[in-house]
Amino acid sequence: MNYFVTTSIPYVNGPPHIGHALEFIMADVLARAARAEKKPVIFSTGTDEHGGKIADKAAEVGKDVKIFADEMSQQFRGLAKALNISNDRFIRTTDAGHEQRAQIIWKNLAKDIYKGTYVGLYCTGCEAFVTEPVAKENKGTCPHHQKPYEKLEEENYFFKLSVYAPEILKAIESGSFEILPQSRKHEILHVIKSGLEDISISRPKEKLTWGIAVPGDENQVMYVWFEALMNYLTVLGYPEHDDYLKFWPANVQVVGKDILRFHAAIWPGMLLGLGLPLPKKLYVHGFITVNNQKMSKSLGNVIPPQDIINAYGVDAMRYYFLRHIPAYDDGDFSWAKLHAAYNNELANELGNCVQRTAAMIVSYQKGIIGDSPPPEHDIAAYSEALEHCRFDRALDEVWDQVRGLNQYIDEQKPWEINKQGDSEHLREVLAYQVSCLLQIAELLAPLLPETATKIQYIFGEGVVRPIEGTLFPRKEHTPDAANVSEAPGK
RNA sequence: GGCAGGGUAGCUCAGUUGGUUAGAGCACAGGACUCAUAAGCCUGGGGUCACGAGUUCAAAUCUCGUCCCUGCUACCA
Repeated sequence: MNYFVTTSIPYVNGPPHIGHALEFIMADVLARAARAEKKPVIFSTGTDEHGGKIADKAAEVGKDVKIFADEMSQQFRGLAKALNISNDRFIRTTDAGHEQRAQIIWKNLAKDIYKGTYVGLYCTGCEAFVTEPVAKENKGTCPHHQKPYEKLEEENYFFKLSVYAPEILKAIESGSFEILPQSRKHEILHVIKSGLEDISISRPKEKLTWGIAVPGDENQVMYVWFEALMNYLTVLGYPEHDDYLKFWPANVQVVGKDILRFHAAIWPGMLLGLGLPLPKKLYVHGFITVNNQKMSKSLGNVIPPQDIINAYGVDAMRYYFLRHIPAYDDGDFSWAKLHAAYNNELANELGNCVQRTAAMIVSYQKGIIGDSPPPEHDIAAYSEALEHCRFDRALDEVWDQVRGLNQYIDEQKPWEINKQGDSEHLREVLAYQVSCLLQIAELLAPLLPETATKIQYIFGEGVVRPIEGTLFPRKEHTPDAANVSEAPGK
């Protein structure tokens, strides 16, 4: 019954971009949908703040690390707020509670932790070692960071991930640990079948001070990834808090495709080491391109989420990201596409439908809405879509209803019924329109909460209550931001 | 190289176990209407379903081959 949903926690090495926004929005839909079913929900997000890269970044801008992390974290908190994200928790890996509990987790994993020497090629950008073949293929330079790999030999603690490979495999294959979409499931199964090696989970303190101390060893700090994953437990108050006892395992964990391995191999291994059940579902979303180009600073096409919200509003942004970014695939954003979706679908189809219905009731019936039996639309496809995190399909289903309602209005022609003076029939038709809109609002609530609330406000009390302006006023031109963002960057 | 998934209307895609003239949205063209945010509704044009062969009464759908695209993974015995 209890429902626990998480996003991955963004690494605070740069400001939020639309990829972060996508993940926040998707997880938010799941949380809101669960609350709508009257389930007790904990929805957590937060920020991942340790590691050498953050320390370097802070040094670069001449700030104290903690202050830098504070500021960055604040930006993500701000993004969640701006997107109308309903998270119950916002955990930071620099929270005292997380740090303490992470050490408890480490101790509880002690039987699977041993000390060893790691020799390998390391990229400070990725904060990861790479295998020899990969390094060779990249000609000794990390393609992501344009930095040469450094040969490192160091004492590390290791986690016996290899021991758990068979059990992880079984959980994924059987579906007790479900991975969506299926293509990602196949992908990770392939990785696991080809063998999981034990992983290095600490770094010598002399090289890295910005991290959580390894219990009982002054000279080592936890590797940032290993520790960051623990947030899903520490946020609930593992090991003793009531929330932890009631809400673990997570119902859904939402992550991006780049961190599949961490969440579908390493994380399950850690949980098995702790003797805990695995999450029920891992939903893996794709990436967003801008005008079919990869987002990058050098191309100058990075779009701050706030720009979109400022230009079109929160729900328009949520709408585009949920419906026009495929839930099981990569997607593309452009101001032109957003503009078209906004005008055609939000303003013309939905907004205008609300408007014409309200206007007729006001002018024909002094705003009084009659009674109507609820519409008998089959919402199974909608529910199933949400169950499978197919947010795009879910909105398709809602829009079928919006279109259907517009057709109904044109077939019934309430304006003619009004002229004929059949007030009883008119009342029935208009009341039915309202029940349809209220159902649409209900379905929309997890996806576009603000819009749903407005529709419910207008029609929910038996009398049409006007709102200021219209739901989605048409926009004639794309905003200035469009020109800026679509200009070739330098 | 291996594994996986794709290549369907100008664009984005849907097409269940092979079965009637291959669908939707956007874009485009035309029409009837007027309650509404010059919105909505109706109609229409447009596809050798990547290519070649095969199985079948029948293939977008199954088999084999070829060419492209994407993702993961790998040259260690």
